[in-house]
Amino acid sequence: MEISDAVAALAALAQDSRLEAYRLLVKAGPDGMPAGEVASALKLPPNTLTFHFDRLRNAGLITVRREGRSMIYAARFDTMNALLGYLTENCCGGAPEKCFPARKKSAREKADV
Amino acid sequence: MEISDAVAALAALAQDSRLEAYRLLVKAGPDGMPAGEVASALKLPPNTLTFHFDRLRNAGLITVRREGRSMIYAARFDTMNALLGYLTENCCGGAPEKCFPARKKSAREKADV
DNA sequence: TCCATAATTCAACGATTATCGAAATATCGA
DNA sequence: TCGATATTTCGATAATCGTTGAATTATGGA
Repeated sequence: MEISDAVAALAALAQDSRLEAYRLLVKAGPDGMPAGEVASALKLPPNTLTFHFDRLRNAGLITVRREGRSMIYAARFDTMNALLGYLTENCCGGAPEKCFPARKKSAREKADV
Repeated sequence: MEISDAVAALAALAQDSRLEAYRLLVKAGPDGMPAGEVASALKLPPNTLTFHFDRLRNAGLITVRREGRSMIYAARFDTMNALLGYLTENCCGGAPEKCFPARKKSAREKADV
């Protein structure tokens, strides 16, 4: 993943409604869920949601397919993977130990920081 | 890490100059490096860089200290850690296997996608 | 064919962002 | 104290962003 792709993905996720929408799609799994369901779950007007989906899609984070009258959106796990890979590699500058061991302590994070 | 903190961190990293500045600080390690060095490395005017550093700092991703005439900026690894934790937890919806095993194949990622 | 449903496109808007020049502040050394 | 260096603050500007109402497109069923 190039820096420009990383910036695009980060920007796509860097907004409340979009991050929530993305999380919903992740929960929904590979089969995804219809736009309307996301809209009602997040209480967003459909056109606003379309705008956000467009951004996620341009960043390669989700896909769409039509199914009858519904548009089914689904998370692209490979892209999130690549983003995580980019961040860990570039966050740790050749020393992944700096970032990763700490990842295991998620339960007691607050206590340590 | 709360969703609002995640959005703040993502937004702070979602910009070319800032992501590059952050990567430089990561490379520099815990001792950090002076603003001027970052400015000349990225060819950014000092006031522009201050603007970007402010955003990274507000998101908790970097720290500053004065050392003589210089301001030394340093990456906060704990925050990047928390962000990675948030993304992996919320990207995988209770099934981290979906995201993590793939992380090991970084060399042949392009071939698979 | 006509209607209802699902979603997108379009145009407009206020808010935020990134950038820059100019001026101000802080520190050091002479 | 004065001048040079390092950085920040301030004000302005163009560009992008998030949101909305209204109109449009696509599909399925009666």
